[in-house]
Amino acid sequence: MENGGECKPVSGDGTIGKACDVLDHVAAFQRPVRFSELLDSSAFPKATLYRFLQSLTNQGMLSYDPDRQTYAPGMRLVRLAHAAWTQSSLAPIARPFLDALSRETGETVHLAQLDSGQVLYVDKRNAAQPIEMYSQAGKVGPAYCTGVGKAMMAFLGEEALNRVLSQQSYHRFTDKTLTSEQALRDDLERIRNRGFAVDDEEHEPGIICIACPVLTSNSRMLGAISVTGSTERMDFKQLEAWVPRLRRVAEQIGAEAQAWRFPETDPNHSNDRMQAT
Amino acid sequence: MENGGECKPVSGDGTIGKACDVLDHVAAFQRPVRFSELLDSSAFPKATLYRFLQSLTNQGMLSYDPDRQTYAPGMRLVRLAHAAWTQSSLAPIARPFLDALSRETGETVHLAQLDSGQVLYVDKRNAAQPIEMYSQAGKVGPAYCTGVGKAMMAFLGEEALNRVLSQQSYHRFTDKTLTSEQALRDDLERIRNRGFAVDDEEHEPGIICIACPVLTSNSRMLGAISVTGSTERMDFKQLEAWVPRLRRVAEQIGAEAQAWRFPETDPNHSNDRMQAT
DNA sequence: TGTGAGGTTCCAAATATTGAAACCAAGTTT
DNA sequence: AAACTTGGTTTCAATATTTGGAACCTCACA
Repeated sequence: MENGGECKPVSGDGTIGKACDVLDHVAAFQRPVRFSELLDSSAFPKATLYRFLQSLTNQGMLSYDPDRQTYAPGMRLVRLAHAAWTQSSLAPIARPFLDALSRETGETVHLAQLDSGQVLYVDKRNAAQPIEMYSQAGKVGPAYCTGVGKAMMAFLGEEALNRVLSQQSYHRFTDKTLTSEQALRDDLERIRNRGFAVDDEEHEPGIICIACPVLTSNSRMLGAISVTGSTERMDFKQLEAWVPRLRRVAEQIGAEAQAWRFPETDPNHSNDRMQAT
Repeated sequence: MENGGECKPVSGDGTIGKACDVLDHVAAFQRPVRFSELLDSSAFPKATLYRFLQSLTNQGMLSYDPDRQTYAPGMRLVRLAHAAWTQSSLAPIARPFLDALSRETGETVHLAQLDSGQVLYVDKRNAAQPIEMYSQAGKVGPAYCTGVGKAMMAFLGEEALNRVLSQQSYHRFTDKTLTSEQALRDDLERIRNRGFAVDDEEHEPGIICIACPVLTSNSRMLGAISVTGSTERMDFKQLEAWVPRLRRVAEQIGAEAQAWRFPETDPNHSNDRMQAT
């Protein structure tokens, strides 16, 4: 893990895009940062960056520590994220299924979604200890070398896939990591055929995993779930025994999500009232 | 719980402030919303709102469901919130203390911070069941009628307090709710003297709680912790027996936070490298 | 085919953003 | 103590963006 700095020149979307860039930029340092540190790794000129930080701080999107003169992501984000997690993540729907899967397998279970080319873990069950909060949910990881990442990419539409592929870094984590777009594309093809992905120590040595995509009935990719094991305690044969179960759970979650998100299978029946009014 | 709409005319901070307003506005509906629903409750004209939604969606701050044509808070917020929670909340520091407190008391324990006049719960221990994830952290509540809220307000500086007081709604939740600024100010005075706050069924009938502020040594208010009980199982006498313990934990958290946030008690000793570089 | 509601796009006027440079405050060096 | 740094904040005119009324789609429905 190197420096958190580095500015993403990509933005667009005018002021809003730039503001989001700044937000990411601050978050990328995994600690409170000084203005000058941000400036060094930013594309924005001094005054501009300064004003962005001001505005974002005013808005509570960043928090400023006057004693240390540092900026960090602000608490307003936590509040907003709560809404995001509740409303537009699969977590609330998937929760009972993850519980069951975790109980049955006794292994670590992940639920992930795709966010700007990265895997975003939205929920997790850890074999031994109870849930760790945000320390897990909200965490991001690479897509090209994780089970959930590949499972999701494999079921992306053409243009979305290209976009995501272009966002991968292909850093070699282990000697099994796929480090070229072509190698990855080949694997995605296999995954598409088999219906599930494997991570054979591609991200961390000793860590293997199987993953299935969560799809709607019209094949829109919503996320993925995975069961992870360590090579010390098990081999792929044992892990793959869970594939049918995993797949079924993924389908159930997909169906639930579908039902929840599109209650109007029947074109009559207005469903504009859910809990409001 | 009424309609989630209602536009906050307050914003400032130019485009960034407006964008944040839109974000809040979407989050306020506690469900995915249609464009027109937002428009109805928004101060922005059609075209303007439309472009904000577009940009925010592009940026992943909102997510758009093309099938239902609805907007909801986006996953990028979850990623950013993870950073916020890790870096600028008290939760990572307070965790072991909350664990201990929860174990000892056997009651529900909260850790909260203040966010734009509201109580934001950043962590929680529930007596019986294990931690519920975002469903708790990130949740907000009123400040004027909760233990943690009052404990925090009581130790705010003059101007900050005025700002926060002006943001309270003074809705009467129970017949014990303090519903005027003056009544609240009086209570805050008492709290300041005693060093802890009580919530005597002011928010929910049957729910009582004690709360202590978390302060730095130079009296900057960082947050508050509380122990909650129900009148069915205990009375105030029993609950208040925990005050000394609660206060000590609050002090410990404050001290830890202090140490963590201001490692340079000694003016020499540059600590600019923590993990970066 | 007509009508209306919900969304999307145009375009000139109004406004906010921009960033070089000046400025200020502290701390360092000579 | 004066002259330099370094880090942060403010100014101000040029410029790019945002703005929002209105026109325009598109699709469901009468």
